[in-house]
Amino acid sequence: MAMDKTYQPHAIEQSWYKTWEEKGYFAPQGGDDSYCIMIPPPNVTGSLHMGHGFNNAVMDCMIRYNRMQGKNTLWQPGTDHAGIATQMVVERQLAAQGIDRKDLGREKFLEKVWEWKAESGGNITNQIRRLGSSVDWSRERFTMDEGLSKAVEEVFVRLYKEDLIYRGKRLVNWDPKLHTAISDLEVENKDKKGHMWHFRYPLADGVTTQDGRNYIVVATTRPETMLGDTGVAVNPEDPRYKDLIGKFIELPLVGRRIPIVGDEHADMEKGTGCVKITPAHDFNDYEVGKRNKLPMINILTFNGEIRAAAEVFNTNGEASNDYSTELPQEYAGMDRFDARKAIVAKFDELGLLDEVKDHDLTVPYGDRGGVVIEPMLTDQWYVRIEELAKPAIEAVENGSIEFVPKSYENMYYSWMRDIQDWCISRQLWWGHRIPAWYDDNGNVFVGRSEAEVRQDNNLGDDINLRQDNDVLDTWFSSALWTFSTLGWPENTEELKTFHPTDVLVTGFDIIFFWVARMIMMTLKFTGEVPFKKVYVHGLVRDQEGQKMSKSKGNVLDPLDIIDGIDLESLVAKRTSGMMQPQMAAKIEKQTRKHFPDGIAAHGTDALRFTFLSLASTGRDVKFDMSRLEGYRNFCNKLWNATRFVMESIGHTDEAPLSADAIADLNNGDVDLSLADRWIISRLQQAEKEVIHALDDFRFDHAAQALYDFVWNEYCAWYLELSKPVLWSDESTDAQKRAARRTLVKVLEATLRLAHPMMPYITEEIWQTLAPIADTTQLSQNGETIMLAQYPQYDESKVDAQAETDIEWLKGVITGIRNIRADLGIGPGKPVKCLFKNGSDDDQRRLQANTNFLKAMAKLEDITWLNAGDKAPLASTALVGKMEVLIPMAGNIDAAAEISRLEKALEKNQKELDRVAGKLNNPKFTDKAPADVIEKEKAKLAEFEDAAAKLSEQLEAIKAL
RNA sequence: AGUCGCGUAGCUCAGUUGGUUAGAGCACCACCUUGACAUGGUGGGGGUCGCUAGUUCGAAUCUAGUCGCGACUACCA
Repeated sequence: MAMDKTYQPHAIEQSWYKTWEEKGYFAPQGGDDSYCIMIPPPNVTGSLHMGHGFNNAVMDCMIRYNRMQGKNTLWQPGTDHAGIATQMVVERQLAAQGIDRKDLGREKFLEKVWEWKAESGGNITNQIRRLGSSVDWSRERFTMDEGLSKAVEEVFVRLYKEDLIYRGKRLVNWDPKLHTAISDLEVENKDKKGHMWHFRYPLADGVTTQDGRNYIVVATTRPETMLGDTGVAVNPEDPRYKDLIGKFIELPLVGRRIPIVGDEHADMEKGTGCVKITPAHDFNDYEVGKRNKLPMINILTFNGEIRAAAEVFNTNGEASNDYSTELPQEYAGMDRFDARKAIVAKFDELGLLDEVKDHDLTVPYGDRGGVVIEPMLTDQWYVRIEELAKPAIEAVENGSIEFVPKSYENMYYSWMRDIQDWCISRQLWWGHRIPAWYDDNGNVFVGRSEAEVRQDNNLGDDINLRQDNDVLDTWFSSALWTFSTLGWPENTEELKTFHPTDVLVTGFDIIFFWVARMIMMTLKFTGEVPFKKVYVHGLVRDQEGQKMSKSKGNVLDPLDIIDGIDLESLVAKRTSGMMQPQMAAKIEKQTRKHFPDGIAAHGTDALRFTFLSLASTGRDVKFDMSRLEGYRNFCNKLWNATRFVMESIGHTDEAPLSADAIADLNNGDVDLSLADRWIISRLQQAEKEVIHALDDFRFDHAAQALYDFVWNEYCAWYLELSKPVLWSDESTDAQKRAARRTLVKVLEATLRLAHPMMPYITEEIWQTLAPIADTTQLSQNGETIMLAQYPQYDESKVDAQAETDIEWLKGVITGIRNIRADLGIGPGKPVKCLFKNGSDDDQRRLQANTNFLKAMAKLEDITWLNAGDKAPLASTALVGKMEVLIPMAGNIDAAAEISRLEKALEKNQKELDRVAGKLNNPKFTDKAPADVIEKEKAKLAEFEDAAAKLSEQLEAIKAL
């Protein structure tokens, strides 16, 4: 291993990944306990964003951690076909060549989609590799694979046979741009400013209202739908209008005669109290229509344009002659929003526009197409969900599935307990085609294949059958992900071994879309939960807290953070292929502001460590470039610590340590120093903390504990403390060997501890270090850190004495450094030092650490003062009760020392007052537990002692 | 409107069952190129823990209210 002065991630990452993959380290390795995570399948034709990066960092950390603990570990990758999104992309590509999907035909179009999948599919898998994710590529799955498609058919057929899937003409959320129904989850409600139009509807047959008007006024936010009105509702209790129930309206523009009905939906307090009813274009009206047996009139095409002729249905959704299909021709073919303007104008012209008010309203948009959703009367397939939801709720209630953090369980319950039937058909071509066939009479047959359908229903070849044109919602197949990918409906070995899986790692935004549906489907078909735990993480946001999205132009490709990207390329990347090209200028400006110098290369480990350190329980993960930089530096720190260790044991690439030298290092006599015992003890603590944090899904704590240990203990103190031993001629061989062995062994264990979080750098270093540390036996073959044993906390190596002694040492050194800084004595200048008022313990510590102290505080001389010994005039630091004195020989600034002492005294006094106040309060001394009172008393004594010593010192100097 | 979450240093975030002198990283200031690392070292400044009440001997932590932000659900004639 050639060791550059700084860590160069790009030099090692890809080759290590290749090695791991080729050697098959990612595949399950056997063992009694299994551990399995299924990757949330990303869109096969998409590309990974920061959210995926985060997600992968967490999953890989858990997988590597469990693998190193010897579990039979499977992390299974895969992608989904993302019906709407993928079809849209391919349609747009074709449109660019002037080709329309419909001209191409279904078969040809699907060929194009498969081609595109083949072309872009490698993108995601490449990204996953670059993130270092140790997924088992041999088991990669795709939702449209043959096996999974079989599972989808099987599930559909079984649900249908149990009457849990049905087909019906109902009002659905229709996307007029994408020409498909979508589920209510795919609807995004946005607040908009709009208007409320008040229309006069003339009463028929000469009827008048109580106050003598020959019309009533209805209010609407969607005037164009009036063409489909089949009634007006008033509240049956409403004194103003109840007499009108049963009377009729002469619908303007259309001349349709429609009834006034009484329905509690009409709120006397709201609007005018009269509500126009358009059952075919409004979810509430649909219900009102059903209750009052009003016909349904569809006036819109699937494009959202006004039809030339309406479609009239009775209340059961059957075609009917209740009304004429005639519509005013002037609106035919007009877009719904243009028609709105035209119709309002017409009402105005006719003197029927009563009033227009500004109105805030929530408008439904399709989350993919981005256009306003239209409630539309269509035939669709539904899953009857209530029966499936019940056991799924219980599984969480009884703890079979646990959400982490727990608070997400409430979110889950609130949705599950008020769940609506799931519209699963989509008017697309790309997806799992619905396994239903129709004969010429419109009878429907469901089965695994046409042949099966014919056989089961005794349908001869003379009977014409055609398959349903629609496909299933992508989430329908995703819902089967955990078990369909393991071979279900066969009862495979994999299924037996790895199902239920252990953890699902996902963002809260798809709890309803995916998590809940997986739980329902998996319980139904396997009788098992899909996973035991759901780790829910926040959404990755940009530095301004905005959700990252292509349309906002603030997305980041994790690879650009790993490899770096220059500003121009980043701008180009963000502004290309946009749905709304007019945003480009804004995005460019924003990008130039946030990344004036582009993005530097940071390496995978730094990126992963950043994600993990941000993985707390919050709902947002604001990605912070400066933290990323900090963790890149952390990698460099680890790298350079290794350089120091290598140098100190005399190992280089050119002249590696000989086998004899290694044997000597590991087996020769050692005389452990206090520092050696201390760092070994601290390592145990670090291991304990990291393991505890990982078991608890607190990746931020795990990262913090590791960072702290490596930087603030191993590097900042232990490495420094090893230098005097290694560099002194007075050290014995056993002492030097002890330091070297400790340097090596602690670093080696730290690498294993860190590996799940930062796989590359740890592997790179471990390869060289493990043979030297003679710890290859901790790995089954010594070939890779990936399969080495995860460190275990060893209580017997905890050394409390060493820990307190080193704390003392650090206190003395810090005290002296403080004096140096405050008095302007440069760190290079040797000083004398005296110890006053020390206890036996202090003396023992001093004797044991003279070398350390002299080296680290740059002391030329140390003197121990016994009681009664005369101390020179000096600057003082307190370590417990002991005073550390740096004599103020000659030119030292007395004023500086006075101000230093006064400041210290003031600070001390504040604390002293606070504690004294507490102890003087009888309420506290009466009620607080004894140990708390003892603690406070001890503090008080300490502060008082310090006050006395500081004032004494102050007086002495002032007396000069 | 309802439910939930959040509000701690300039920024990004920790803070375990109420008892620490409220922490970390980054940024900032001063000093230092000493034989792992300037992607470094040493020292330092910076917080009345959104606000107000309350419970308690004691509240960043518990309760109620309030303000602000966000998410979700519902309604919107």
